[in-house]
Amino acid sequence: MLNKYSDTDKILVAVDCIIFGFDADGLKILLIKRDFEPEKGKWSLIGGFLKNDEVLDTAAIRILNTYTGLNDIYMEQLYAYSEIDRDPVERTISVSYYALINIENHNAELIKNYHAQWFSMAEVPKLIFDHDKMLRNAIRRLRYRTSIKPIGFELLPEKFTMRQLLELYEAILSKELDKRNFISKINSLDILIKLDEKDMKSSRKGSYLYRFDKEKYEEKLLNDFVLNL
Amino acid sequence: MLNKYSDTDKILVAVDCIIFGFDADGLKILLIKRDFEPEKGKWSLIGGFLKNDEVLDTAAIRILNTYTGLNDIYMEQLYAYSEIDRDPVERTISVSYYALINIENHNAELIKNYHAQWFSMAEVPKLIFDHDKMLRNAIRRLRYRTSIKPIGFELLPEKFTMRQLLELYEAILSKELDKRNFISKINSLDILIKLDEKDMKSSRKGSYLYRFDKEKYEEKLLNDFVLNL
DNA sequence: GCAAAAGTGTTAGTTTTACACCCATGG
DNA sequence: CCATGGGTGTAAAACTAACACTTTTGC
Repeated sequence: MLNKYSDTDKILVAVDCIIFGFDADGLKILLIKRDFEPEKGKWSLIGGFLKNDEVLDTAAIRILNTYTGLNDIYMEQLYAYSEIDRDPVERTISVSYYALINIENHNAELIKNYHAQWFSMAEVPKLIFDHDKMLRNAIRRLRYRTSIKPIGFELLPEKFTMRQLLELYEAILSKELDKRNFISKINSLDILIKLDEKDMKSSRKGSYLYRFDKEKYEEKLLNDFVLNL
Repeated sequence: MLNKYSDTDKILVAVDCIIFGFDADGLKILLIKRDFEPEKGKWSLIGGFLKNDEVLDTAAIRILNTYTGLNDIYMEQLYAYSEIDRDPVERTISVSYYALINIENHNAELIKNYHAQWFSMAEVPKLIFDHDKMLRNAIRRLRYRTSIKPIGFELLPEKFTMRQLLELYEAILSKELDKRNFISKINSLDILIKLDEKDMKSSRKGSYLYRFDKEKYEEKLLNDFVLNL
């Protein structure tokens, strides 16, 4: 082993996850009620500390898994926050990640054990530390990502209707989209498979279910494309 | 002061800067010859360690200033790299920043003292650690940023010709652009002021110099816009 | 007078947007 | 039979991409 760097400060490194989910009520995020001081009882993003023998991506996955039981989730690193007093206990820098999950798939019990709860975007409470800022930036990134990768699908169940997909995009972008234009754009991407099955819950007529074509989807992920909604 | 977090690992945090410059020979980056082990004598991004009482942005500015004498530079945080063995001396995570500077403005002596050197993009040597990856990602981000903010101007002298601007964009995007289409797009942004002055160095006829209109430029920075080149 | 870079518009093709009616079904 | 959401196409407008000739002036 080579000589260590001397005269350099070591710092606590945290990871905070902005976990987006989607269901019939729209876009949500998963928050946790902090059960230790300071700020005990306040709402917080789901986070933890980076271990010395751990890569950031792995830490983010570990933390997400601890609170939701989920693996194999779309996650992306966002930004490192480093204000001196952002955590009043001790100088800590925090790297934010966001994850997209299908609410129906998560382990509801795990979430309950940890006093975690889904909040609609409109009802998000004030968060501890600089977590509000982290969330705002995550939404911005999610909007941007949505326009260049069809990641929105990560938030939907395997089979979904066009209406669900439309509403997901409307929720992410928080603007109304034209139904016909949306459908023809999505179809032009050629990443959906229309099933022979209908969802009869939403209307008397029933609406076709789709799933996405993983192979074609992967291709699109490679070749930067732009989905202009 | 509240109780410290116990049982958590503290880690060295570094900042590495990808410093882009532009001159008549095209787009360049500033590298430094490492004068300590390991990898002594190899080329490296300009970097340093984050201090305990310092914010990442400030550290990036400090490091840039140390090696170039420059202040007041466009910088943007990019990504946190955290592979366990990325630095063989000691476990270190590094947050990358990129900066855009006008080569003519920098303090050439400072750069020489530190054995720093500008490299054309085509001639960048192999870099230490994971700095190659950092550079690749920075170029990608620069391309993207260029398309949504007119940051390219940061790389030019205060007064510049349309040709210089065109060549800058060509260098960043590494593709040829149509002169007429480019000029009309830039003009449609309405952020340039055409001066009464001509640059006579480039041709017998001389070409008009422009500077950009700071106020209108700031507006554009606020309202997300897209420059499709 | 000629070489070298500057400057300037038009057209065809493509993409985006706006917009409204009929369909199928369960109750 | 009717209320509800599902499904479908077209036309105008905006934008993008391709393309070539004239101007100026120092040598």
